[in-house]
Amino acid sequence: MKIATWNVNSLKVRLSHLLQWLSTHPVDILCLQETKLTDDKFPVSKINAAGYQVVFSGQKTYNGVAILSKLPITDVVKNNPLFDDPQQRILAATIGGMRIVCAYVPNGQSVDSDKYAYKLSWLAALREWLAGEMTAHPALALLGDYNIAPEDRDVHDPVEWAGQIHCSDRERAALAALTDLGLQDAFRLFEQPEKSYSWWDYRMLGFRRNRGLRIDHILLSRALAARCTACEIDREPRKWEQPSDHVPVTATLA
DNA sequence: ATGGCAATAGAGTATTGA
Repeated sequence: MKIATWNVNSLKVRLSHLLQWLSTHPVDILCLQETKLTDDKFPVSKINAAGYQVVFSGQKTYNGVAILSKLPITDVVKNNPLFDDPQQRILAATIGGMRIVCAYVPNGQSVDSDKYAYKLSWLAALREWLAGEMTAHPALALLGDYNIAPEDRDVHDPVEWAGQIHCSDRERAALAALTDLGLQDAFRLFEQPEKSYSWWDYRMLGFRRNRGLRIDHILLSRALAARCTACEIDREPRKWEQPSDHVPVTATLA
């Protein structure tokens, strides 16, 4: 069983990349973020034709999440019931006996921004809701674009990024509050190459110079972490023509 | 210090992303 997450930065633009990637990486479950599509424009038939069922929650221009699955999808919840939010950033579903939560955490823009306060309150509400979800569903995975680099080793230049958005203490504390629930970063369960990132700026040859951040994560409850045998970042799609600035992260479960 | 690149909306350029 393979579960994955990918911020596609517009599914309209990236549908061909998605289908190409799935043809060579036929994961069982894939969480998407930043689909940037209203639900009436979601490419259901093309995804079905690729062998996947799909649920989605989108809006115009911004945000939007989806879950693709080879197995039946049940008990779908859109958004955090504890947090009134017009932005479509959360989708939860039960698949194969697991609770799968797809999340697109707010960017935050900068630490002195209103969007930063929104990010922190959004994350606090996520934790509160997840605590209950984990009680109801011991086998839970939280996959998505967290817009937080957990540690300095997840940042290409920790000095340049110190205290900045994605790396600030309060963001890292909010992420630690999630792991305190018993969720574990699947990527760090294993030996990994140094300078492993999941996002690179489009500007200034960011990818070629490997000026990246690891901000896309798969967090697993104890029950799932015990089953996890691998977790990897696939940099390849970042080399394709007109790529997303993020790449997929995949965890393998026994 | 600023913009650098990309996507979107919408017809200039502004907003957001990270």
